[in-house]
Amino acid sequence: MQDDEKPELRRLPLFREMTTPTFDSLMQIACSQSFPQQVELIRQGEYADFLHIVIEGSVELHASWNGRDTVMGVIHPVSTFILAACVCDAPYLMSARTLECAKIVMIPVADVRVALRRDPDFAMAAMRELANGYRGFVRQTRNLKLRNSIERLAAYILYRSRHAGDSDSIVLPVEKRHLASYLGMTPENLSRSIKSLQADCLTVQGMRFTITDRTRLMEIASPDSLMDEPVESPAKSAFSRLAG
Amino acid sequence: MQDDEKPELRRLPLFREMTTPTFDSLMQIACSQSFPQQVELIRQGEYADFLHIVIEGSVELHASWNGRDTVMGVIHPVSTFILAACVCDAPYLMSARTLECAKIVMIPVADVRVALRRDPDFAMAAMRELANGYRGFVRQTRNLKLRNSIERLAAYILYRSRHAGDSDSIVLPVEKRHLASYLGMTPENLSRSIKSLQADCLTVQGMRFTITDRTRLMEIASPDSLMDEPVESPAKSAFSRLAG
DNA sequence: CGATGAATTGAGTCACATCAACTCTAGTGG
DNA sequence: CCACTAGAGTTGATGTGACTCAATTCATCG
Repeated sequence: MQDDEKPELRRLPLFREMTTPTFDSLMQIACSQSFPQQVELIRQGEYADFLHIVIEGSVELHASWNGRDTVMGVIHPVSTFILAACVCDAPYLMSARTLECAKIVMIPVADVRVALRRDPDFAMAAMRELANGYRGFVRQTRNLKLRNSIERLAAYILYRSRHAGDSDSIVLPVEKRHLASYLGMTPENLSRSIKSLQADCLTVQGMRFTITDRTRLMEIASPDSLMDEPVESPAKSAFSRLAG
Repeated sequence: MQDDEKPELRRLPLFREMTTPTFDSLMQIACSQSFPQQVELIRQGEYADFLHIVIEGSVELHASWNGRDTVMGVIHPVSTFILAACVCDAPYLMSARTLECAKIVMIPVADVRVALRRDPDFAMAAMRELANGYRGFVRQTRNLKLRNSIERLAAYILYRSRHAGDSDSIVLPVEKRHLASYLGMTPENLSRSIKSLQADCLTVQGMRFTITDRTRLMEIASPDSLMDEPVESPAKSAFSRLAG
């Protein structure tokens, strides 16, 4: 665990309000590790051993069942994941793999739990983190059940635009087939959906999308504060913020 | 707030571990109220004013957007809901309405927050509650994205069966059109899906379903501990446990 | 440059939605 | 006790969004 990484972690909502002794004790035990791309960090069904924090690179959460697989979300720096499994001492409901090379800080769950019990402010922060994660998945469920695939794509593009400071030009943070899976469609269908938006309100060059008619795009997506993830700090997550 | 309701509340995971003074102070402020059926208890977009606890009857959580509406879950006694909105001090992401006559205990959010700050054990319990709620929605997202509609129905029937102590005979706790919406399909399609299961492994008389070939039903649903809600205490919730 | 995997495109199919008609059931009032 | 009614549930016909499969193009990299 390098000293220069600590201030960054300290700034995380989860660690911001905890006492310095608790933070320091966690940092003493924490270790950071670099992983190459496409490495399975955690496997669904296994028990939580470490709380993970992404420092660099990005990590994809996905779930599989009966030979099918779907992307549940992507974690970008600096964010924690699988907090819920740590708190519940229960098996992971999702797998996680690195998309690019990633530096991950890991804190043993036992120590996290001790810190939670000792430091009420940390417990409060964890509570808020989980509440936000909960709300994130409520949003995702709304999105899946209420919007069709083109509407979801349009909403995603607007989300990325807000993320880039309301710029009309965005660059996809992940491959299209991953985005397709996240949005609950096949790569072929995403391709067709993009094409149909190109006729309307979008120009596309590879991973770069440029919004040419924002009004039209908003007509399609009907952005809604109860469904679309708010953008807290600029340029952080690819899909959505997921706490647990 | 009647005295005979308190022990029941005290037994809830959320209130079980808190100190007696904290519990008593909350109970002093709490008020219970009876509502007729089909009453809108909370509306999505409004800010949390009270933490709600269902004592009797059942409450449906639903979300609407652009004229479409979908059932997100149903709360049965004795459970809390909208904890997440209380914790975050943010607008509700879902609406709630009574399905039948219902008795609801309401605690002002301000008092809940004071109690959270004062009583670390309560904060820990709230954290666990939210973590469980988070995991519930992860499960729901998995279910929606990985299973098709017949598989979801089959899994739901098996879930209800487990809930009834692994009985082969279950009775739907809600109307079919609500179930259809919860499962992410139209009433017509639910009807057809039920029919196709009747050919295989089910007999149906109104709201009563009897499993005639459990092996076949399990083949269809492929029950999975990472997707299907565990049944904690017998006969409690209709769809799934939702914390926030 | 080939080679590999991603992205796109088109054709055919399937799952699911829509619309409309009909049945069934429960509740109401004569 | 029996029409009558209203709403849930079912059924069938039809339409459409989305998936599958196969072929092709495109991008990236050794």
